[in-house]
Amino acid sequence: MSETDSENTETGSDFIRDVIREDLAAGRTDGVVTRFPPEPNGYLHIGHAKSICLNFGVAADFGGRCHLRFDDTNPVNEEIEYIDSIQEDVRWLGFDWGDHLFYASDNFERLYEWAMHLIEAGKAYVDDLSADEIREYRGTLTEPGKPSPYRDRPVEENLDLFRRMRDGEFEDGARVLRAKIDMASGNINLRDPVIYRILHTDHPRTGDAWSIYPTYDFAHGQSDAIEGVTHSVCTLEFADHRPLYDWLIENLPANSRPRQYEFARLNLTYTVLSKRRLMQLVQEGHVSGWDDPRMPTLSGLRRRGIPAAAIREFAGLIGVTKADSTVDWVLFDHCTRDLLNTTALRRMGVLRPLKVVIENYPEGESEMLEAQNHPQNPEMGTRQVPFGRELYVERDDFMEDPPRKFFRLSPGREVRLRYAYFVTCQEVVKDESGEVVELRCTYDPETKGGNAPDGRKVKATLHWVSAAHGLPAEVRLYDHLFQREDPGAEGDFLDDLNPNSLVVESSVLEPALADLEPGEVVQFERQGYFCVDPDSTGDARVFNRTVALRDGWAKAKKK
RNA sequence: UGGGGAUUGGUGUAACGGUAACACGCUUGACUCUGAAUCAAGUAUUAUAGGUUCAAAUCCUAUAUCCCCAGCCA
Repeated sequence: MSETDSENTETGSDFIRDVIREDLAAGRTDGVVTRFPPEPNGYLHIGHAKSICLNFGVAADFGGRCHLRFDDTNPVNEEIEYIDSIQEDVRWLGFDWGDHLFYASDNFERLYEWAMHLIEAGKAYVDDLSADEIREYRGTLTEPGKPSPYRDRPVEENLDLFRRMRDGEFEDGARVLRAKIDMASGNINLRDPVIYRILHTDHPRTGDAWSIYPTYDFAHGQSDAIEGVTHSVCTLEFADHRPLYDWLIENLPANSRPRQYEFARLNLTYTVLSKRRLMQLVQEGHVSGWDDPRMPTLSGLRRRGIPAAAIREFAGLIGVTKADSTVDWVLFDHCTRDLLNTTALRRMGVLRPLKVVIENYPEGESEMLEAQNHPQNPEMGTRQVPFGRELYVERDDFMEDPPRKFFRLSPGREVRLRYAYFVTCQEVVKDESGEVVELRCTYDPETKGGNAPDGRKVKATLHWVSAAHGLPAEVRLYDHLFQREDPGAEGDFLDDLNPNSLVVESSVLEPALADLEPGEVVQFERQGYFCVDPDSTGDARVFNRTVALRDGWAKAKKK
């Protein structure tokens, strides 16, 4: 864990923590046990991070523990790949479940016994209706349902059929086990919910041992109870399930009494956070994979260079409530910059190079100049940067016919090359199409290091890279994956994909970037934060832009 | 004419009958060898209508709007 963990980003107050404080004070519980319960059918995203930070954060705040439990009750969509990635992502985010790794599938035998218990108590029955028929009998939102003709099947017959369901005697969908509750309830979840279904599908963990699997409703709360979870925190859409959650716990021989609490899931502008949509982006090739740096997945954000601590800070800032809301992506950018600003070494990289020749600098010569690794933090040391007659500067740092507020290089103007010299643009070289291809400049040897002995000032300082020493690199500039802040609000969300979400530049970087470690994020001064992408091979370097620096000039330009 | 949840500046949150606050954003200025960072100032808020009260974002009543639920998904 990093030094930023001491920040109080997770120890705020929210209604969940209020409830826990009350429970503790009233003696309803003497400890706190939470859990993060993913289904292993996809990769974790930043919305999950909110839940992870909440559940692990709450446990830490109250001296309790948080379990990692896989709700692996539907083998149709679940895979080991997801089980592995989820553990990697939670660990990367900075949380430790210790010995408390569980699987709902570990409880299959007990769940089966509990189902038998319900049948024996006359509170569950085997239904032969088809899926379509069950839907018809269920009624609608405004009309009550009607009882299945099999609802009053004798206990012995139910027991026999349920055993035979387990034994694999029937085909998928032939029968289900239903809890017998209330077909007229206004809450549709109470209209005799299905709690077991026949699925002749191999399970990633139990293999072919089972041909029936419990539904979410008959596995989640039960696993909570078995694990001794005290506060089962989930998202708002499960609020309707709470009466069922409670009914099942009350009617089962559980030895603990967990309570469910619901909070609003995270929504973020300019992205999507639904597993279905993220899966579609991956499967249809709109992105390179689950870890595409444009994805809001934890693996994507990690590859992008976002520090885990920034995600934790973000989770702390957005709070926890029951009101649906959409957080502005700029808040997340702020957290990323806020963290990287203090931790990232400063380097120079020219994204879109424009050649500069210093006419009065001796040909074939070069020198090393000292540059600070972090101007605000001298303890981070210095480095040597080579300077020579031929350099590259940023194309955007030159304008032949500059507007009034443009401070950078233009014909006849003097600027500073960071940590180097003052240079003045003497001549502009263009190709036959009129495009600027080179600048002829002169430098003032007296300004070595970046200051003029006569005290004269310049209005701009540019970053640069020596042409003879610079490292060529592919730099990937990312923008929002979607060009609408609410993708899919009008029509297909895929229509809102941002065609410019990835722009690739052929850049040139200072030599100190040659052996940047994967995972380390540095600041390219005046540009943004960057990290090495795993696509790099040997001299074929690939960098990702994690996030750009705030750009006051870009704003001014728009006016 | 079903059930459940929600509504505070542009965005996210706080205030738990007693001065509507914090962060982000935005605007302006200072500083600057990063048009960054930092610093300073400014901007803007209780869905509506009634009621209770000395006092209401908070309590009551009604209304409006939004979200979730009719998987053998979770």
